[in-house]
Amino acid sequence: MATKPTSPRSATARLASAKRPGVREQAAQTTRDNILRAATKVFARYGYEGGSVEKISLSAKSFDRMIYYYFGSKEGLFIEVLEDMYRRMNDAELELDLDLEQPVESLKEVIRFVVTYYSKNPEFITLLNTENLHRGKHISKSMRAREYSSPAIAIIQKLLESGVKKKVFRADISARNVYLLIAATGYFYISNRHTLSAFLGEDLQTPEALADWQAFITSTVLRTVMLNP
Amino acid sequence: MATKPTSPRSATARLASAKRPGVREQAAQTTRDNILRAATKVFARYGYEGGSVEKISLSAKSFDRMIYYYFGSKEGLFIEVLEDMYRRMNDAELELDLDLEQPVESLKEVIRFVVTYYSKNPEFITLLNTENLHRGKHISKSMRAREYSSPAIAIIQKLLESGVKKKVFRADISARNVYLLIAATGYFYISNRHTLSAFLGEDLQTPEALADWQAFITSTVLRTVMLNP
Amino acid sequence: MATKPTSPRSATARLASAKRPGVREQAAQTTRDNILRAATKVFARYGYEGGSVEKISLSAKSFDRMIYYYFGSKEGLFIEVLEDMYRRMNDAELELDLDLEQPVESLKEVIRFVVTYYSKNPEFITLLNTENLHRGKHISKSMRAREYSSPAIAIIQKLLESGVKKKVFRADISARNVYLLIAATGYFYISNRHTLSAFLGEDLQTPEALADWQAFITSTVLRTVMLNP
Amino acid sequence: MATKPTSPRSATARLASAKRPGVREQAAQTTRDNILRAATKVFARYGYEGGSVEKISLSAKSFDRMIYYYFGSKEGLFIEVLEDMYRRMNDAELELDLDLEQPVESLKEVIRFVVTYYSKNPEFITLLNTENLHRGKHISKSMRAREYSSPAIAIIQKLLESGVKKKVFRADISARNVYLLIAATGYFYISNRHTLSAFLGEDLQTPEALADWQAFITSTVLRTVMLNP
DNA sequence: CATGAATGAGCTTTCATTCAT
DNA sequence: CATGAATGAAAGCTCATTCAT
Repeated sequence: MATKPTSPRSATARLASAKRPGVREQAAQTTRDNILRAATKVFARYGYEGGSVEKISLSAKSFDRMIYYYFGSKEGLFIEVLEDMYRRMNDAELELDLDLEQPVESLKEVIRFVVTYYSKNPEFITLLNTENLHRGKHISKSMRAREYSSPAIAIIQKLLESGVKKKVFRADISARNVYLLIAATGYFYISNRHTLSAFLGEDLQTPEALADWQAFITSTVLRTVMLNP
Repeated sequence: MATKPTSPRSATARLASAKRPGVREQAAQTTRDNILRAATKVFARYGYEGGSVEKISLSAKSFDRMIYYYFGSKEGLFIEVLEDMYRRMNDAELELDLDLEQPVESLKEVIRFVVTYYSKNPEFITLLNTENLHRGKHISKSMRAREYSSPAIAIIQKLLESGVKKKVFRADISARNVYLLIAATGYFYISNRHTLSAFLGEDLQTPEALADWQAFITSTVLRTVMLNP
Repeated sequence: MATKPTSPRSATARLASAKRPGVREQAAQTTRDNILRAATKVFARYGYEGGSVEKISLSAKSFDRMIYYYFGSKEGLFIEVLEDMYRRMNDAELELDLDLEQPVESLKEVIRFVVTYYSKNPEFITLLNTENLHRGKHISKSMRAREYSSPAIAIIQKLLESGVKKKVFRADISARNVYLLIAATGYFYISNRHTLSAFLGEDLQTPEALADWQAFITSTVLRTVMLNP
Repeated sequence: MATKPTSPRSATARLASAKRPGVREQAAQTTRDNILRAATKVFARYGYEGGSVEKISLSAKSFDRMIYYYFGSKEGLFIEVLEDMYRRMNDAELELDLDLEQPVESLKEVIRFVVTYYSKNPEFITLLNTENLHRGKHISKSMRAREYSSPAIAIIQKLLESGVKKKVFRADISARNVYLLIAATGYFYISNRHTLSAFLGEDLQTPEALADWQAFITSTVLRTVMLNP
């Protein structure tokens, strides 16, 4: 009770209420959303320790106090950032419209999607790295994290099965490994772009470089799963 | 700064110097090394911002002041940590004894080395992630970073050439891409082990899981480079 | 402030009012009383600074805002807590049914009452200590504080006079001093129970210890006032 | 190690070192002492919560940071304030030069000492009240607290024994209770002077009022312990 | 060569209170 | 009548760094 809105107020809970939101509630929603968006940017840019509460509240054009009002603590905010990040990735994956009858083309589409998503959402990657630096301790405190288990593996599983039936894919391939292969290659390329660039002496983020890399991993994945690549 | 002693001298350089160190110098050397080792652990564990000067000096059983004495600043210390980390990786790669006459076996050996090295030196990965979070700004200030450009690509290049000559490898494969493929798969698996474990609901660090993953990427790499895999 | 409702009306005053309260008013009354009760507990437990508005509103299962609605400010609430505390002490004293014809027994009864009241209402003591820490600045702002000047001294005065008339008490004894003597011994024992316990290495709050102390001060007071103790 | 001087540096430890203190060390000692003195005043005046770190460091003409440097935390500082307060009380008690052959006069002297000490050191009282508000939780964390168990009870015990032998004191009197009686009356009078003044409508701190009170409790104590008062 | 002392900016968080329905 | 949202000051504490031997 008291000042705090039953601690971290869940967006879901509020949406569930039938009552049409008034001006005040909508303004509050905006404040909350602004903070969440700002926090995503700031944490992605500076990490957890480097992402100060002040940086976030300033960027959200709000006040430090509001972060505690809506999210309870810096950690609570970070957890919601992670949840939101997972949820957006999930939503994007669900929008993939794949034709099971065309497993090869669909697999290529998945690869294209992953490479594009990582390249356009590098904050996804830095947030994940930050969370891994903290040994997953924040996400393990999240109750919603499980809900957002990626549908990607299931999708790939279906594609593989379809390909096997059509005698274009090999039968003994693990969908999880194919998923990890695609994720790893897409992830690493973006995650380490700064040290790799210094290291290789070339810019990895030009459209050509990206296209080249995507082509390479497409060929690699296909050679791994196809009977006659 | 003015009176900095052995400041810009790497451990290698120092060992190479013919002059036998006196007791005084050795004690100083020990303090310096202790700090460097402690800093590596602390930065790897907590990141750059999270790795406070006090945590480091405590872990090194020394004093804050000594860090400034030997490394000038926290940033200077972090740069030396990165350099040291690259140097150690380099040294390890140089110890790989590969038979160019056996390109397939040698390539497997390279994969085995990478997976093992990452798995046994996860601090290598968190330090690199930290540096990438900072967009490579520290390593770009290092003068020695270039010296330690990994010999891995050159090695793979030779293996690929040998394999092509022996008609076991395809001709149009980029050594850089093969290197990135190996690095990416090895790196991602370790780097994201905490979020992946939460995500997949399984422990990725058991010997069996690691062996399985190594087998998978070995097969993937070989299918990518071999003529008749 | 402007719209403050039942603001400066004590519980007693309200109960005395003939008009039956409606449901609305009763609900409001409940909220107000809940806050007052919660505030008494919280201020007694944590002091004035330590007793935050949030702690109180949470404990009252109400909202911060309600404290300002009913009491104007934290200080206003604290003043009402003090007034309420004095009033309750007064009410309890007035319930003492003493026989002036039996001055010795009655004096013993007064002592018993004081020791029991302090021991059962330690919050009375911590609130008084808190107010004394603030040099009485809150109670001096209260308009009702004077109304509640303890009847105890007057009672003791009557007992002493009766005892003198009956030739059992000495004639030159100050009722004020006897009151202070009783209050001091009862108060100190409870007020300092934590530091005394640490100090003396024994629990002062066991029934035996309390009874022993009460016996001692009874004997002390009687020896002070009686002609032939 | 690191910056902190092996956490809260004990004054004793430093004094134990044979080495004559240099200018630096002496300056440090001064800083530490200034903080301790300032903290005693501030905590006594504003309580624990009300006594902010900034108030203390300002009053000590030092910096917030120094409090953490020397005392580890606000709580650590408060504990040392309590210890110091007990120690000073102890030292003062030890300076009492009592003649066991004159038990009545000596007991009067003890009462005079207590009343005077409390009246001249009201901070002793507010600090104790503050600590009792916190249920003795700080003093129970102190390792030195036990060392300072007041010699007062032992002194009174000896006086009582001497008086019994000389047939002026009653035999069945508990030294502890006499001590508590003297402490309670002296303490209460000072501790509650603000609320009592408002209550009784007179100033309790005039020399006359104090002398009157001291005379009263002297008579009370003597009537309690003497055979023929 | 080493190190205790000092420094001020910055950190996350809590405070009492007011705004706007 | 009631309350969620907003506010800025201040709290305790940690930060990287410099001073002064």
